[in-house]
Amino acid sequence: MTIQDVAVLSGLSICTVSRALRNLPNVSEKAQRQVAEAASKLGFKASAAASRLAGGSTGSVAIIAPTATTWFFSQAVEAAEEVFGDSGYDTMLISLRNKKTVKQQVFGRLESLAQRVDGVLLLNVDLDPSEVEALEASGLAVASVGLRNVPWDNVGIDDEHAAWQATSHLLELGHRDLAVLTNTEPVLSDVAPAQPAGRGQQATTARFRGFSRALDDHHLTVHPDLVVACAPGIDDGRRAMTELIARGAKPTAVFAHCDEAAFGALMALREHGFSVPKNMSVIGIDDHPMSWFLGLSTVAQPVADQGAFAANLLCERLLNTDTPNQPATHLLDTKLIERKTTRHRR
Amino acid sequence: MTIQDVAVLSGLSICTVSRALRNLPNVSEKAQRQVAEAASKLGFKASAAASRLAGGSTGSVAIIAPTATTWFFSQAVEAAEEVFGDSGYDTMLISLRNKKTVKQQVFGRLESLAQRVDGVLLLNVDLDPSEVEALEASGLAVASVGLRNVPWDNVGIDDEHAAWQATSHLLELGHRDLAVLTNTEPVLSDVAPAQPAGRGQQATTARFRGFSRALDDHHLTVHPDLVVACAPGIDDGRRAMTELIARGAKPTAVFAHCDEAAFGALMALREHGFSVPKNMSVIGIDDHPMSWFLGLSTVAQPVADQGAFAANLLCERLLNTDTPNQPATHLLDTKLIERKTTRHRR
DNA sequence: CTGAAAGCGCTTACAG
DNA sequence: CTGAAAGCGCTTACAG
Repeated sequence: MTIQDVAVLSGLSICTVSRALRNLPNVSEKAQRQVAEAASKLGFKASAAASRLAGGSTGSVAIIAPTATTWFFSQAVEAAEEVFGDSGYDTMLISLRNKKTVKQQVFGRLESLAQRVDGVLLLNVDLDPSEVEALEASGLAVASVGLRNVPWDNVGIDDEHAAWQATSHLLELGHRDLAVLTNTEPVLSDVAPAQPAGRGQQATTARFRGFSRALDDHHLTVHPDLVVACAPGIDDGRRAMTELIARGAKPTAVFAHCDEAAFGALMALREHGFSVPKNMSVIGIDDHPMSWFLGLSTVAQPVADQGAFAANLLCERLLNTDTPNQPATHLLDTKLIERKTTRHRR
Repeated sequence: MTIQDVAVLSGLSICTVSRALRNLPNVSEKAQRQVAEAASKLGFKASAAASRLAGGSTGSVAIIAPTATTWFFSQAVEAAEEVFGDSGYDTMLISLRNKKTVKQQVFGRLESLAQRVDGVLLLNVDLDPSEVEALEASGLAVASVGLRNVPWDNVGIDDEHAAWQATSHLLELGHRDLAVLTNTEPVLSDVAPAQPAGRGQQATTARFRGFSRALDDHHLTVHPDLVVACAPGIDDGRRAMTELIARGAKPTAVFAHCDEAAFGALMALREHGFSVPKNMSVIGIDDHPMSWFLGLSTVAQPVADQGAFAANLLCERLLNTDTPNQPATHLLDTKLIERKTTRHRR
């Protein structure tokens, strides 16, 4: 069954049918009605392939994420996929598998991608300037989660504030010697890097800044011995905490830049005879589902909401490709959740 | 860039190029080489829309999963996506979001799906007979993970054996009073259900059978008071274990049908003053990444491998759509992993 | 407001 | 083994 069948049934040309079906202007109400009736009677749905080939839209969008396996990304992906599905778009999944080569491949062939999807949703994908440019040139509609200073709509959290909330909580409990498990490539000064930083670094910087600002609010300063770099993930959290202990550092509380790092820290502390929260308080950021289970105090960020919000923004863009957009960043609220790993300093 | 560009560069007609690109017969080696060279030089990739419209393939496949958010699925999805990507297919993600309505929508419009993808990879999607039939009729290539008795290639684990391994481990440690957290809709007899069961039930049945067979090997029988239904997930594991304790049941060990249920059980036990493994042993199935962290003994199943294997099977089908297939089920090995939650009975 | 015509980039018979 | 031609089902200028 083709558009021709609808044309015959409605007594109009396929051209008018095509217009009516897409709610384009210049179709009389009567024609509109006839077409709608005929189409629904036939259960007609335009061939995505033909539409696409003739210059219309592909009806699909791509989600690009550094990996699809972590809690954060799977959560955001599912939420976005739901929004896209409800808006009639198919969603194509592209996982960069944490590999630079894969990323280069994808961004090196953006025209090819643009041929297969109408838009792209970027989830925490570190972009260098040339990639931003390529994306702009591709003609693809773009929206993102967790980026900064990008020329399209973006959704995220206020990383600095989240870190500030976590740290302030520790300080309010009377802790004064705070250790921090900061993301790799720790930033010990506020001096702007020479090169514009990718998002990962920006979040790292922001979270560290939040930590340091909270200390500052209490007239305290960051002690270098209590700062340790730590990749996201349990393994490295454990390693980092172990290193901190080996240094002979004596904090009474530790702020981990993400929950998984905090899990690892918890493990290391247990292995070295510390009792949490009795003689060590621990807090993270995320509210990973396991955090509830482990009683980890943390600052929650709405992951699914970020994905859904950004997806909606992208859909809006897709509907109004002609009207120019004033790109904006939307920051969603984070929230302190006190559980069992933080306690008053004795 | 179109096939025309490749034709010009290689000095051949678009028709020959088209054939060469798809590795069809009747292309000289020389032509084959020239085309391959020109195509890679240009980074050419055929327009999915045009291919599709002209009667060829869409160049994409769909992964359908009950949800995309759990560890199991995100792991399998990423592994499959990698295989598809390497084989030149785009992967479309369809999450059923654990909703029947979404499932009905997807399976009710299979022709529409068939218009947009060449094949489908099913991940633990419970299918009723009419859906299996619809899939067969759609002309889509199909492969699956975790199904049974389906007319296409399938990859999974031997659920009965996995449960047997876990239970036998407990028995070898001297435990005699074993509780089981079996998946919902517990099966207390081996009588075959009147209706052909969906996959979920089949795995449930198989795991319960493995549990019961292990007991049988030791001349023990299942005690109804020690059987409790438990949905996958931490929350329900906790609820189920709490219920077991409330019953006054006195097992010395518990086998949970999956690791997340075991996590919940661990939590409930802790809340009720039990000490694991001192006065209670716990084991699960999966080897969830958190299991290592929590020291949970378990039976590991290779999740990414299952996804990748099934994806490869699907790609093979896609390459040989004309040759009939002898559908087979491939069972991957599971492995007992002893950690800290299981110990000799005192 | 409506329709005839060209064309999107491929694949598929059909000749050669 | 190779190529010219038709056609897949739509959309997009362009007339009317």
